[in-house]
Amino acid sequence: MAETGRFWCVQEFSLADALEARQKEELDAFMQHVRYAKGETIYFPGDPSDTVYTLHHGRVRLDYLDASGKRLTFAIVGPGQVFGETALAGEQTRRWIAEAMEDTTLCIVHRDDLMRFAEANPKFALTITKLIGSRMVEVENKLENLLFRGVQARLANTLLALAEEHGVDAEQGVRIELALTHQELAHLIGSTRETTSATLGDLEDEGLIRKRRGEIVLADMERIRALAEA
Amino acid sequence: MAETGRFWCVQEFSLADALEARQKEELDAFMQHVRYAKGETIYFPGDPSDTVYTLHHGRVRLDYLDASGKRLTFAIVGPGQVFGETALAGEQTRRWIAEAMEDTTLCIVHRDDLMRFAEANPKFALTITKLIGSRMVEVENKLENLLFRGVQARLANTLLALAEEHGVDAEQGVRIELALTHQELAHLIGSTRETTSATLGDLEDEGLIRKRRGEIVLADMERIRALAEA
DNA sequence: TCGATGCTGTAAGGCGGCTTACATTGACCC
DNA sequence: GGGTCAATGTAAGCCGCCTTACAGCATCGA
Repeated sequence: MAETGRFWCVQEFSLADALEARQKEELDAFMQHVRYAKGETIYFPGDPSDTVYTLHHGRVRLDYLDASGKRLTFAIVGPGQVFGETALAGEQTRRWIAEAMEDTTLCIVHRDDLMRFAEANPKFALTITKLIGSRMVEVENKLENLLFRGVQARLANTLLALAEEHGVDAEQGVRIELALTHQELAHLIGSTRETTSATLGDLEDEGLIRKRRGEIVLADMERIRALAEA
Repeated sequence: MAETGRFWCVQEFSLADALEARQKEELDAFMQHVRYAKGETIYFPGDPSDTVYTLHHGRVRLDYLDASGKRLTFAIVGPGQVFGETALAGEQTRRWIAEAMEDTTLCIVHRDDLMRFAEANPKFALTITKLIGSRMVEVENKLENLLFRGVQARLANTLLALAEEHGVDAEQGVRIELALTHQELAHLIGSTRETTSATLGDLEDEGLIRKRRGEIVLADMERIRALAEA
């Protein structure tokens, strides 16, 4: 359980930083380790929002879903990140689906246990607020992109974001180290598989990217950034 | 200053409930009253996010804005409601514009003052978290509507929401007590004035609504609700 | 009362992206 | 190595909504 600190690390800040060592141990007692196989659903829209998760191994996709099966992926959660935290902000039932993209292990904490800590520890409560805030920024970005930009710009935007988080320097460009199908990419930009494939093809023709199965290399960051603005 | 309690009332809960009487008085000392004339801007996107507002009189519109002038109104704030609270969730600069729809008076509190209270008062901190959460729900609703529904459904949805908040029983239906131009409605549903006018016309032809300048009466709630689902 | 101005109605035309429909290609497994 | 299945390439057609363009209408101030 020595890795707890890592579990709670979320981008630029850590939930655990706000806790005293004794409290961290106490919290560990409440945490429950669980495994999910690739493709399994961790929660559905409509499920009660009473748990918070920290990802250990694997990757989890958070999607808005509608009745007809259309979906928008608004976050891909990696090891060390938290999800389900909206349960702490008054959410009664889940609004989106959480799905394991790979075999995954994670820790579950019950909302009430965390709330008890938060009530005793204002700094912790404020950290939760910031966590919710950072999730809100993600949703806001999706909203603005959908509203103000076309498929090309959204795709360029998403590629840049993926490069930011999963990019490694490659020969002449940045390679995205995260195998995504065009379908998954389409869900990320709120479009269809066909349109996404075609648009990727256009970008390749223009020399902005190079691609193979399960691999995309951003060759011309400048022009991709320019596209993302338009 | 006897109305402070009312200032802090936000829908189903109140920020002030989490404070002791003495703290409320102390907070009042930090609050600054300001007036804005109709049409004035309270903050722009890019402004530093270091203040929180409580509305006294009037009405304030919160809009996402893009370079070309397109906009999406995602909330209309009325008396007693709070806005700008994302400053408490780690937001550095404003993401949207806040504009007075009418002559408006409001109270300004500096983020740091509120944060000091929150650090001393976990219950207050958690109330802030819930406030952010309820704002997030609004943004999520807009996102889902834009993504999954067409203009008709979004319009129906918005009319229902307006009726919920500003509706009064009228002869054969619910009248929306909030004069909105078609342009303003268009911004609420993320569409254009022309399309919105036309769609309203369609709804009237179908007998779902009746309308006049600055007035809309929902005549057939059942069928409007059905439309909102599609 | 009469303009001026902003709001509303309406319609034609165009375009972006979704739908539908296949062909092709690669990956994996026997 | 061949068969199977998922992933990808590609194109035609269509549909919803935006754009553009006016014409009628209310409201308010002079």
